[in-house]
Amino acid sequence: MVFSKSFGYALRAILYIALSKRQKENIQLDEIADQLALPRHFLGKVMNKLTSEGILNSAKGPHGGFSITEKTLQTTLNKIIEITGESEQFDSCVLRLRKCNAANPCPLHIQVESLKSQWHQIVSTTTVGELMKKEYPDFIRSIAII
Amino acid sequence: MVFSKSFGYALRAILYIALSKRQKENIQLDEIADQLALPRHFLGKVMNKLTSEGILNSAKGPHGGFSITEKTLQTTLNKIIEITGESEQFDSCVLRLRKCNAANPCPLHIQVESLKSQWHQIVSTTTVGELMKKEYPDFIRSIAII
DNA sequence: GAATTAAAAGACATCCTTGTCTTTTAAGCC
DNA sequence: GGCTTAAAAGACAAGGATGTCTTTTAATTC
Repeated sequence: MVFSKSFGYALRAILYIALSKRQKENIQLDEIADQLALPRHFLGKVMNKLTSEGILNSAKGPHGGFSITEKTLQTTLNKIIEITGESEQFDSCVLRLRKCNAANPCPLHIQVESLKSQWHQIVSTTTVGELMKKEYPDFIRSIAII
Repeated sequence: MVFSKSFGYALRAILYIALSKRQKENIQLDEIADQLALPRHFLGKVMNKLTSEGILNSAKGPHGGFSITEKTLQTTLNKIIEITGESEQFDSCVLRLRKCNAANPCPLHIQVESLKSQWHQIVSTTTVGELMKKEYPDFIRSIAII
């Protein structure tokens, strides 16, 4: 029950940019990597995927950087999971048995059934915008401190 | 929310041996790997760990193989998780932020709080013995069919 | 004790995630 | 137009989980 590093980087970077919007439009990769203590180049690739999916905008040149789009706040966790490349099959068995289902349950099927649907519910309904509904100073600290 | 392959192999192998106890005492690696369609040598290493932890017995030579111990049925999923080497920090943050806690929550802390405790409850209380309380023919199929 | 059998152990090989470095592209600034 | 800046892109490296193969060890059987 832990997200991939790529997912964590993506979500935290998105939140950082969204929160910084008040001060300035474009946030540069260096600042994000620096403030969130993330590997710069690796983060760059994650950011590329996010921009190509329209979750973020990017601008080159002086005063360039990344900014939020009209889609950013409506983005669900599930969308970010897809983009950061975890196939994360929700229909899949915890034991990775492809033939596992309610009619042909694996030994753990019943035990985790409810949990999986709750998980699915959370990631498919929670949006970036919702996550931001907090008091600000603490919030930005919460994504910056490892 | 998917276990590692090692964990799945371990659990299925343990169940296979426990279920086969009726016919014979020792079950050989080849039979397990064959019946459950698992990579033989890789499974061997997983089995080594299980025997060295006392979850299973092993016997060399003709008619050797693996058998259950007095501990087998009382083994919890959590124990198998530990043995198969997932650090799987339950106290850890889904975003991998070490400083995340109730007083200093990450953006997803509240959303996943209940889920994590349910998960912890399941893996720390569910035992191999409990998983076996099913009708037999279907059960053995459920761990054998990928 | 010799042959056989099966687990144990160790050396590699593969794949995917994660991470670093360098080059390229394009935008703004003078 | 030339310089600077910053993202984009690509090659490459490190690491862990997974998988294969071969050799070693030890027990049973005769």
